[in-house]
Amino acid sequence: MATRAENTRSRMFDAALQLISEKGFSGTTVDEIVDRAGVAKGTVYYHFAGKAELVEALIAEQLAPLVVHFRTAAAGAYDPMSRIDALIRAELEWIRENRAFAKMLVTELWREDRMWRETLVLLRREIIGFIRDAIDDGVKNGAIRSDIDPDFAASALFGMTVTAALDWLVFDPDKSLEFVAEQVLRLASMAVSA
Amino acid sequence: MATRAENTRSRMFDAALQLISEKGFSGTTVDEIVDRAGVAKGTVYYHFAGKAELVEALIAEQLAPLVVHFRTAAAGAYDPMSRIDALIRAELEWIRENRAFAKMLVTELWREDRMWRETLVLLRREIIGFIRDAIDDGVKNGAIRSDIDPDFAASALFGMTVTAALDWLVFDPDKSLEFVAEQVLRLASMAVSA
Amino acid sequence: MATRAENTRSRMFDAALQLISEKGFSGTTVDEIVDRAGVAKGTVYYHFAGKAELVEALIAEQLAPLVVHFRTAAAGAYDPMSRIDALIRAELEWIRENRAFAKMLVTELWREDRMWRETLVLLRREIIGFIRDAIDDGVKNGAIRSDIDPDFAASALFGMTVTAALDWLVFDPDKSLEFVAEQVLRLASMAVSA
Amino acid sequence: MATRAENTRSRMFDAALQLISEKGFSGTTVDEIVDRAGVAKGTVYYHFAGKAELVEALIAEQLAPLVVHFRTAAAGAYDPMSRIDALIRAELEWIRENRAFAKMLVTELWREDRMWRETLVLLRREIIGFIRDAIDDGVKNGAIRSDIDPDFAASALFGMTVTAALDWLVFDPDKSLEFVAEQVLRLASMAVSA
DNA sequence: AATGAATGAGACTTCATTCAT
DNA sequence: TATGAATGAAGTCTCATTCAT
Repeated sequence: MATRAENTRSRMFDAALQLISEKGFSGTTVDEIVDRAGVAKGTVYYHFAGKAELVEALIAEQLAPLVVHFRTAAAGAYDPMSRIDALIRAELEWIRENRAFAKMLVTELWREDRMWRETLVLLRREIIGFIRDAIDDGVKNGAIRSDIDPDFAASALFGMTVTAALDWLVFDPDKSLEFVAEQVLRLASMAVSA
Repeated sequence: MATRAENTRSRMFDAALQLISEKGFSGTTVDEIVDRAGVAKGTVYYHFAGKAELVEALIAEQLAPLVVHFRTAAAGAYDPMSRIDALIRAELEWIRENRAFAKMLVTELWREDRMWRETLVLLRREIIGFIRDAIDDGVKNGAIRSDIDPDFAASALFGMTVTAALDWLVFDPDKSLEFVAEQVLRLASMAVSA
Repeated sequence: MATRAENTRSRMFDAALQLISEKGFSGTTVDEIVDRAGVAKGTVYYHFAGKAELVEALIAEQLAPLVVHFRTAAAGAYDPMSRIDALIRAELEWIRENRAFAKMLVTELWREDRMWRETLVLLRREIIGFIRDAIDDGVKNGAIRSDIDPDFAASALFGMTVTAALDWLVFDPDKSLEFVAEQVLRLASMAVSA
Repeated sequence: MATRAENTRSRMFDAALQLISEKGFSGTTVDEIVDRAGVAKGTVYYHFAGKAELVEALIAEQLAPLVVHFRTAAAGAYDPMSRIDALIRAELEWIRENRAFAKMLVTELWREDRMWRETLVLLRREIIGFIRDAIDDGVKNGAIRSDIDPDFAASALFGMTVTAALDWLVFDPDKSLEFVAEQVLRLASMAVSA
């Protein structure tokens, strides 16, 4: 049951996420957020200590399900290659469903002066960790070539997928997920397979 | 001969680039720029219409040599696979030498409300075009598999290289360019070769 | 009931009017306005889009009663000559009571680059229209000579009254309204009577 | 023979006069003046101590001929009524030929914080003095009614003429000087004649 | 005699935050 | 639980003036 307060919070989250993905954190004003959310200005400060804390809470709330999403994907496939396949597919799906959030992560990840920077870096490490584990396993059982650095390769595959997905959504949104997934997976599997 | 005005301009460019790569465009104030450049506040407005136009000019001036850099790399190798190799190496080198500018490009490319957005998108398209041409040639002479979309693959390889390079510079700056280049090229060439 | 916001608005209006009548629009700073109004700087921008819009609203709000004032004066006298008399008297009274506003109107009316210029021109036309109508009626019933252009004469009488009134208030404020009115009316009535 | 320096000065005078008549003294920038005059910014400060002094010199240079113009008109007619006639005609002619300057005088005359205010007030007094002297003479010889205050009447006639002339030039520039002069003179002479 | 790059005080405006209701 | 008027520090930008050439 969504209480009145929960509804208000989520309206502010939606508005902030949308705006920040378009104009960045500094480029988005509290006035714009409350306008779009349809609440009064004071309401932000009733619920949060400030603008930064609103975004912090927003990130925290969206991140928990993201990690679960990846964990589930990784758990669903035992074979290393199909696990990589599943993880990349999970990444693409999540980006498609959380386009604004994904854009925000990309533009805010490199900023060194944000209070949530640590959180984002840890998140990235955790997700890349899933891929690296799969690569490790693949190297062990001979499915994956051993002349690549697993950590490096995991981060590169993750980055390739993120940029391909954003390119897709921003510049070529008519392509299907199937096409994009197929292309990315083809490149990724060939890149690492023994 | 560097005139006084040209010298002043370039001092402001350097300061702005450095600061914006650290704190973003909105997060950087004109006061900070002029402090670091060692000029008076009015000087920015004597040379440019405003803060945004300063950055616009900065981007326009830095971009010309970048395209030349890629064109040269592409022209130096006839064989498709070595051309891809040369282009990725050129990308890595350029990012290493222009780290601040590269960070700025990544964080500003996805921003929809910037006057220089168009310029950046065109630049990206031009650079990816070099890679795509090489892939096209490779497909024709059989060196590259024909079941990938050349445009998509070019964009994915470019993105993989950018994120790998930034990861390297931000999280692991002690690695050598040689190691990084070798790893990226290994992944890239396997990803596309027939 | 005067709400808090209305009270704040009118404090800013009073301060702006006083200052602008002394130093002109460009010569008056927002800092001076808020100082005299006893509000914070941001308050101007909470209520208005900017300094110019504050003045625009001020003019719009003060102008409505002015037109009513003239309309009432015109309606109070049926005979054309006494209607002209009443209108000129109304003009003098209003200028005496709204000296600051009158000075502002005179110095801003001829300015071609103000957003409220149109408004002022329309106002002037409306007020002169009252006088012209009285002259028209006087010409018809023979009380006023027919060899003058009614529109021209109305504008001339209006202008004569304004300058005489400002001369009075600025250079000779000790004279009584009665003396000034008597002198102006004597000149005006002789100027037009048959 | 106009020296180079004199030519430069007059170019700056023309530009300043034009701009100030449109936008006022504070509303006109030195940049705009030098742009329109086609000289470099420093040139203003080579010739004058500052922006205000430029205008001061401009006023001083234009005012000498103006007083001569009125003196000549007054001297050309011995009869009081025709002297008033000649003075008003002189006023209209001068305004027509020096429209920008006239507008500037009107908008700057009431400003209490200008260094040239004193000069303008004295000028106004001098010109009105010519008219008042004529009225005095007319009262003495019985041509002009004695129940009006000569000073007041002179100032009122002067003001009527200025506003009628500006109305003419700004709102109805197609009318001929002849028509305007005829109308104004008709009103003025009737207003004061015995 | 003239130039134009550079200055810096001060203008207008923005915006995260506070607080009485 | 929510509001919105008010705040003021900090931002962007303007502009008269200076000065080396």
